[in-house]
Amino acid sequence: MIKVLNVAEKPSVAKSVATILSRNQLRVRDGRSRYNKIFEFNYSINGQQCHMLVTSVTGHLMEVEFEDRFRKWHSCDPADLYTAPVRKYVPEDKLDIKRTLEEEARRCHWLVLWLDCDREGENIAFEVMEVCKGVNRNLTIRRARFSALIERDIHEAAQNLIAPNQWFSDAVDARQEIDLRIGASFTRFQTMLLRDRFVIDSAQDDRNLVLSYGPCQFPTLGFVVERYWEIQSHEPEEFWTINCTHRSDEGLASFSWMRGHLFDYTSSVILYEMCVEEPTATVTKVQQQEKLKYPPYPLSTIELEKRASRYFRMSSEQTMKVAEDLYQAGFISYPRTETDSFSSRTDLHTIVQEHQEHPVWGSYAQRLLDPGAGLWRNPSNGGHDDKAHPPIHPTKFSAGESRWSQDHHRLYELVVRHFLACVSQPAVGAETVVEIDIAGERFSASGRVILAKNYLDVYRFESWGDSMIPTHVQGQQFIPATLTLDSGVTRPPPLLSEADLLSCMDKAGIGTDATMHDHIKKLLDRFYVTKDANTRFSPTNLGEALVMGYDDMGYELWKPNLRSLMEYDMKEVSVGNKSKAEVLATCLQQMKACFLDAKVNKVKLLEAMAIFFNRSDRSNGDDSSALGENVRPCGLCQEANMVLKKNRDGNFMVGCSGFPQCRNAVWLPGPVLEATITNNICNSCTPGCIGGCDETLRQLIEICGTGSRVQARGRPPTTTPSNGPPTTTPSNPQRSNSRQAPCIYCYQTGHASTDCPSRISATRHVQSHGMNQQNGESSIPCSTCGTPCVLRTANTANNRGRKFYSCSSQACNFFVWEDSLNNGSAPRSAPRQNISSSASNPSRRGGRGRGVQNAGRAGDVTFVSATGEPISGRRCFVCGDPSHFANACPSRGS
DNA sequence: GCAAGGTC
Repeated sequence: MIKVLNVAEKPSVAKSVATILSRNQLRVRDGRSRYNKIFEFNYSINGQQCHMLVTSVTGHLMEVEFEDRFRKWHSCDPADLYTAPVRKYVPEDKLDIKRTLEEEARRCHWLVLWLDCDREGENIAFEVMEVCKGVNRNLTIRRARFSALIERDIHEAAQNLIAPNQWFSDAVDARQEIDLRIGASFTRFQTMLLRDRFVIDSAQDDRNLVLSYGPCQFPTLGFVVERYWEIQSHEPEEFWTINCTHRSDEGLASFSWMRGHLFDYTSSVILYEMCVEEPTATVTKVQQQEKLKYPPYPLSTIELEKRASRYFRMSSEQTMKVAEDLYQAGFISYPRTETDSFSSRTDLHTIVQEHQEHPVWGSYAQRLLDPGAGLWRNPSNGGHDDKAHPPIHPTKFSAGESRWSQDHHRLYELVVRHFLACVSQPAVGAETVVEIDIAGERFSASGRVILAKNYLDVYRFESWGDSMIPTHVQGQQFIPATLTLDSGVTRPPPLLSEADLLSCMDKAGIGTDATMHDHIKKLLDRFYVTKDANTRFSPTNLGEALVMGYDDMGYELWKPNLRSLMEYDMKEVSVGNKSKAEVLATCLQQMKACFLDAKVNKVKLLEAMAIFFNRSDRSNGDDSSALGENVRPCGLCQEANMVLKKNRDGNFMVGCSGFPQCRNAVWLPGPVLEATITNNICNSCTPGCIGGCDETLRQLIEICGTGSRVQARGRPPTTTPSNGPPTTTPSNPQRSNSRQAPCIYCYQTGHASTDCPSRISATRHVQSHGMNQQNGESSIPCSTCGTPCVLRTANTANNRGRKFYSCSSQACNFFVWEDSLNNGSAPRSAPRQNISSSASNPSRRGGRGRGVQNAGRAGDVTFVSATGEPISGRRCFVCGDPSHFANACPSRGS
């Protein structure tokens, strides 16, 4: 009888394969590794009787590493790591598996490889082959190709064995080698360059800090930094929108402007005024239609991580840890899968049946199985299939185990509810959209009534709002209860959440479903990013400085393109279009050139780090001689010295070495080519004067202003010193005078918001357009701002001669028709309710404005209504001064 | 001390 050694990628697969092939008639014995059992049984392959031994590895059996003489960090120039010999070897913790394979292979005739059918699996197959052939050269080697652990697939695979695919394996070899060489060279380079030169305060012991670089971790960091920069450089922009409401017996309907919003105030006011003049609304369209909200696709790893993060704020790392636990205990299926569609052969009903007894969702499971309820629906297909694992689904019923943590309970519940949702009908709603026309401007309001919740009954994590809208009929006319011109300001997008970050990585092909959470954790472990309570990521100074340094070199080493290109090449290798050697040669040659260039431009990294960190006295750097010279004691914190530095743009600054606790700094104008410290002390001022008595420099500062710190990327200092204003030095007179709150309209200082020239002209335009001011008396106080109102007469077409009160403040557009105040019975063409504008009245906007989501100019922008006050917490992104916005930053003049 | 990819 032929003895066949079968090897699977993991113990669970070995067990499944053995169980299926033996029809559960098998013997089990231990191997040398406690996890990797050996199953024995007889089986016929193509009519040939075989004695089968089925065992497993645990993923890769081998690792790739540099030869010993290159392993010590100081053993060679990191550039040598692009050519240093590497070897594949079985690490210590896999030696017992290797011995099992060797012992069994010696006694076998055939080796059949049951590794996962992807590139990594193929590579592991070649590792197994190498070990087995090492002890038995006469082995006949075959590959089993299967896509699911079900009877038909496994038997088919066993009867149709094929040859291993060298190209697939080669692609992984190339990836491994490239990752190692790039990762090790850049990690050693940047760690040895930066760690000892700076006091990196994030690390408790920065002597042991490793500043790692990796082709997956850096693009992941890049996503975080890029979003952060986007937020920092966002300049709030005011916009205007017209809203109106209609009150009827059934309630209030809120209509929003179908133009969305305009950024031009004058245009908005003109359109608004047209509406005010002819406020009769005509219903132009009433549309009712059924809307469906579909259940999610079957659960893949990334979706599991994203949803656990969104619903429970669990980190992706914790999610995978708990999922692995549940999987090991048999409660859920294999948790590392890209597949989001169920095979038609999966018995979905049986899985639902198991949950009928559950105290919480059991009744829902019963309804699902009741054909009369009509709740069942075959799950939709998400379009991904890794050909190895089904979507994550419950495999064993549990009403909760006593040893489970809260996270175990939550995750199991998510998996079960998600599964039940997948086999349920979509929620059904009836949506009503009403459109109206006021003076040619169109507005719409919508409402929704949920007719059947269906899957939402079990998937408590999702909701679908119910909102009633009073009945309207086409052609109906009404006078709005309110018609307002509201304003808001654009807001930057939020920081990336963990779910966002996973989506970015998924989209760019960074990492795999099984490793993405590792890359995120690595960024946290390396102190490159922090995560707040809302699972949103910010770069640390360290993370930002590293990205900034490479960005300044002009390299996109922190962007996902590099990985994408590598992936493309790997694909070419795996289909035989390119050879492993060819891809390795070109890729490593390019990366080495890039590395050597980075070494030449290391000053960019040093400069970026110098923005955020103090120099360390451990430094023996060769590039610091021109930097860090003491000028004088810092007059602000009186603790540290002011030192002469050069920033990353090549500009000089004299900054407090107590940074970031103290941010005292003088920025010398860009045209200054050289700055040195001399022993000369001028006669006209006290020691410590910087440039104030140097007439040439004084004029330069007048002409050019002072440079900003990181103006291009818009990174503000993160804190302002507690013991004084950010920076008030003789060289920056504009900044020292800018403590007055800026105008909320133009963000300039020098005038109050109520006196903003831009508003005055806009208001005047409105007045001249439609209304004549009378020399009326101030008879009532403005209900908005309290300023006395003036009685005026309208001379517009529809309201000529009609009187209204309007606020005498030019910054407040409140007005009210006189006749509407008297008895509430308005003339025929007049509105029944007050119609007032709040456009230029800051104090009213808070109560009027509507939050508008995702309607901004640039991508993922959120708008909210303005409060009328300068937005608290917002500060100039250029210099960090809260007294003005970026548009008015004195430094921008240069 | 370094990467990323498998896995218990």
